[in-house]
Amino acid sequence: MAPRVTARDVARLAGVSQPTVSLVLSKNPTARISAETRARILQAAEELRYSPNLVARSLVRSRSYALGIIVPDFRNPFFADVVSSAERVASQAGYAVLLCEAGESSPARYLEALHERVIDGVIIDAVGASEVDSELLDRTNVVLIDQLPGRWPGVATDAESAGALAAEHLISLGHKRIAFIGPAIDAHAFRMRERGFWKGLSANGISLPSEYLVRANATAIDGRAAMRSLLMLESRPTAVFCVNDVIAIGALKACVAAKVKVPSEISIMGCDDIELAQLVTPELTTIRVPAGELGARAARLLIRAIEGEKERKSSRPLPVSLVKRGTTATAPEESQ
Amino acid sequence: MAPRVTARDVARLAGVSQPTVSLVLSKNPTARISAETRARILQAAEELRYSPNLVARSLVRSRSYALGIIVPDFRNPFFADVVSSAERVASQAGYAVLLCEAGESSPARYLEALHERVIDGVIIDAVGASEVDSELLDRTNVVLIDQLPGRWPGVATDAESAGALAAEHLISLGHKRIAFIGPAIDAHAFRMRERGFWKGLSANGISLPSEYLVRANATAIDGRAAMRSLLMLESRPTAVFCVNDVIAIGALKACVAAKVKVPSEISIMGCDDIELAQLVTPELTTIRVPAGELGARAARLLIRAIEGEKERKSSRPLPVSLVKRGTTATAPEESQ
DNA sequence: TGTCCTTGACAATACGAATTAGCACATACG
DNA sequence: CGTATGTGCTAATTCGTATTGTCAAGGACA
Repeated sequence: MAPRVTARDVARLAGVSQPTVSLVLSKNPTARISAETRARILQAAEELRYSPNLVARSLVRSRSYALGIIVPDFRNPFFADVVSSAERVASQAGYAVLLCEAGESSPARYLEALHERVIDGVIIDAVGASEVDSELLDRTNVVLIDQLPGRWPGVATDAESAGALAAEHLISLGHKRIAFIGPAIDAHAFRMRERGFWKGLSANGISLPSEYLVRANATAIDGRAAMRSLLMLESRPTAVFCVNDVIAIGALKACVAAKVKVPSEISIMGCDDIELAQLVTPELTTIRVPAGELGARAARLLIRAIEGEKERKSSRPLPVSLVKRGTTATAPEESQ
Repeated sequence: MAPRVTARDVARLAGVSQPTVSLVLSKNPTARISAETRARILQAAEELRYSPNLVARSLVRSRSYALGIIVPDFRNPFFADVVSSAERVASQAGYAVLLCEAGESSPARYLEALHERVIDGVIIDAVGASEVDSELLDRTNVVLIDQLPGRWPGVATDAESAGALAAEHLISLGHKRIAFIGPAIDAHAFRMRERGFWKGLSANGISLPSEYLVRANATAIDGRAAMRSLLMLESRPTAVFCVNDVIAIGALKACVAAKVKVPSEISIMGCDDIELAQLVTPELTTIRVPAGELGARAARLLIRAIEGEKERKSSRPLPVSLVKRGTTATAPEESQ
């Protein structure tokens, strides 16, 4: 591998000192450099194809121009969307993005690793982010996604409304026997969706008997298993709300396999509106949650905080909306 | 933000010099340090919660313990899988992963940025990686995924066989009028799939008339549009092979919308075997391509190269296999 | 007692850029 | 002619760690 071209090499070629090169190329506005010298340096840099060593710059400035992003599972389309949007914003602003996939374990390990790398900030959309030792969070810029509101700025979706909208939609279709496939893990947004759903039901005098509450991990496989157990109940629900789309699609799959007609025999709703929701048959009725927007906002908020703009508060939760498609319909006639 | 704890702070507390701390904590095996001093330093480090500044270490070692990974689009489940597996391998080996989404444009821009960061190596699974100015590739460790074989080590899938398997499967079911929804972009793996498919057809005396060759971008939306145009032909194909699953799922969607029965009226095949392939109805018949394995191998190969093991050659292509599911069936009786 | 090892630590320096203070030189002014 | 005022650049230093060479102390040995 060819040895790196350094600012000193450029200086030598241009017949100036290294600091002068640095002054010209790092665009320090207070620098007083003659047009002629500047031109000579720029040409030398061009000629040698010089590019600055960001590691050296990071060391002296204590900044890495890099962000971390911690998500539970990158293969979940929702998070892929968050990350993708965040990456776009970050990279346009000149920041690199370090990807961390925490699974369902605590992001603490990754926070430690990111700190060693003198990261400028970190976006955390991972289970249990708000339970992390606050020392870890206080020593860098942090933006939390969909976490319990706390001392740190965050962006969130209106998860409680998401649950409420789902409940209202199913109720408005005349359903009474409504089940919920909820989260197996203790993620804040999931908890809020659950709460909103529960409130929506009880506001309309509908209860959620314990056999109608099933928990599943956020995968299609687990969603399918959960739905199977619901289908085996003596008194089947006529509608099911799943805490996210991936689970809902698994649930839909279970119904298809069991030859239970969706939506005529049973209505299914998800939450997220991942792209896939439109690709299954029938298309999934769901609550749209703007994942991309979430990632982009988090990145913008973080970058503003890094670049010194007075610590901006978390903005209000992003609105969610009902997307009515083909998996919900009016409750079957009477199916005692 | 609290000031960083440095090795010097640890040294002060332990009553030794900074280099001694460095010798102990960076585990240089040639160092001769008394057990007692070592213990004192370790305790001081613990007490101050010291963690080394990797930026400083990178500067002196000219290594960042970080890898880049460049993919076209990580919202595509195939690439999400590649990235996720690569990240797991890298992070277990102590490397951070810088994520780069290049779209369909050249990875050159990202290569430049990664070089400035003194990256240890980069995995490239992006369109046109092998056309990049070789200077850019030569100045760091590179592993290419699914690219034209060349001067750089790479990992690949047996894309030509993938196409051939698809052709054989459809032919074995008695199909004669077989269409292909091919790639709109010039990615090497896609080209090989196309070639294999074409060879498979012609080996069996079947030709691919130009109206049966449609091109689409690698999204479901475009796949749907492509299939719509096929459905409007006077002489419809009885089977369609799509260059990847995402397109195939869009194509399936188009058939469902047009009330064309799959697989009885038309068979559809994809390629990749993304998780989603099992979640659509009917389940997608496809060619399984081990995306996760691809990412993991690339990461391992790269890390070995970085850590000095004699430059290992690219391994042979990963095998692919037919996964028969519900979207293919014997050709309809005779549908002149 | 003096020489030779060995052990254990440290001083000095490098890595590549950024930054601060200050030095020459030129120009302007009284 | 001597003093102020800029201008344009450089010398010196810093960031935090790694690494090389060196040096002092202590023991072994003749």
